[in-house]
Amino acid sequence: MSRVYALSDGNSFYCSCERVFDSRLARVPVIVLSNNDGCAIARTAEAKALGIKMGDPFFKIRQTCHAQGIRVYSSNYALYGDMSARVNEVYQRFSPRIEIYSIDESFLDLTDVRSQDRVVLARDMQSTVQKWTGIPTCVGLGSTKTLAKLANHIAKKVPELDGVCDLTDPVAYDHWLCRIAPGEIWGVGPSTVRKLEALGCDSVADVRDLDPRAARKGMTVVGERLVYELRGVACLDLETVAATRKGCAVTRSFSDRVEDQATMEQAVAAHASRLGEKLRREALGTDHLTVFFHTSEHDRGNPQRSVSAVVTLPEATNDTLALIKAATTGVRRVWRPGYRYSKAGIITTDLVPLAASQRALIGALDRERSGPMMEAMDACNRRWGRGAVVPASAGWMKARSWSTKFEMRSPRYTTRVAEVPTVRAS
DNA sequence: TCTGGGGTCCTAGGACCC
DNA sequence: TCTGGGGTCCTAGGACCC
Repeated sequence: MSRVYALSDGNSFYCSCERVFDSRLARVPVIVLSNNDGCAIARTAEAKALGIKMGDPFFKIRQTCHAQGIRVYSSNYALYGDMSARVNEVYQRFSPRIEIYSIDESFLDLTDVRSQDRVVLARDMQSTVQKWTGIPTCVGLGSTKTLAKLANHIAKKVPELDGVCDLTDPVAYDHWLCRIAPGEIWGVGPSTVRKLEALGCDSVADVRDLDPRAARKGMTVVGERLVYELRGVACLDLETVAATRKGCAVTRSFSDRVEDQATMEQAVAAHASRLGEKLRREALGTDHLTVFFHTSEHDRGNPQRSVSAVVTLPEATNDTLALIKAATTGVRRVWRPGYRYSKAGIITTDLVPLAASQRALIGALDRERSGPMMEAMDACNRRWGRGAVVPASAGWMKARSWSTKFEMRSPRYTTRVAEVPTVRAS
């Protein structure tokens, strides 16, 4: 039996989260910046209309923002993550089968909803999310995930649809597929667009009508799946249980360039500390990690350098102290002075569930002590905020000349008691 | 002239996503 | 002065094996 999927996503999600807690932001242009206040990563319709593009570096648009009265915010991930969870709680009431695809997008299985009720349900969901969380959404319906995603794109682009597009309706399906460019298909990037153009595809309908074998030949199995998905033959299942992650990375650009080894070690130690937190939250561990750092391509005229070091740990672990030790070892191994480093990070792959990891013959004693200590540290940081308790090797918070900039961050309205909004009635 | 023929595993790199 | 930070999947090709 053929299935029906909905893809619901929050409009300009990060900006909408900011608007929920500040009514003055309604109907004015708002943008949210990436880490380090680097580029624009979320824009309201008003900001888009003023020409702000996705990924625009902030230093280039600062003047425009000021002149046009665009409200600018640093990323507030604590807020967005919490709002995302609230939105998903609402979705749960509309379908028992949900895949949380990203912070602002979820797939819902609506196969059991009668065809004449689907759009009604989608609109009900839209208005319920709006009412209960304050977040505006768009919903796309389709018989495969790729079609639901495409429908969602159409729902966003065509104002007359009022935020809901149903491609399970044969009339709409025929109407829209020949009016949308191939580049809008989920999984089709610039490189694939060029290949599709060479095959004579000007629209999504052309892609759908390709010979699947030809699609496979030019674009691997990914291209073949695309053709089938567009025809309504599902190749991608709903992933209702989040897969165990395979890798984990903590990487950051510095707010100021780093030129001395001690600072680099401190920065990398802080990344290692953060990595430990992330791994412990999912009971995963690693027995090797890659440390890297490099200069900036934008520093023209300065010597460039990009290095990495793989450090092996005696056994799989998520202990912050062990990770810091390994990370600093990596820095020492490849450090060379005389460069203006702009970014550093730690990457792990091949994560293992820690309970299943082999127990090393030595070090068991340390591990028995470190477990409770890490738990205590995590508990303190949950309660008093990240960085409340850090290993001395991760450095003083004050001295972090390398740390990330968030100069325009809004309060963590929903996750910090001290920052909960106050309402006055008079 | 002809120079075996499969397998598996691993890694690097490309492409794409949000 | 100032240009994000995560992820996933796929393939080709080398190393190695019998």
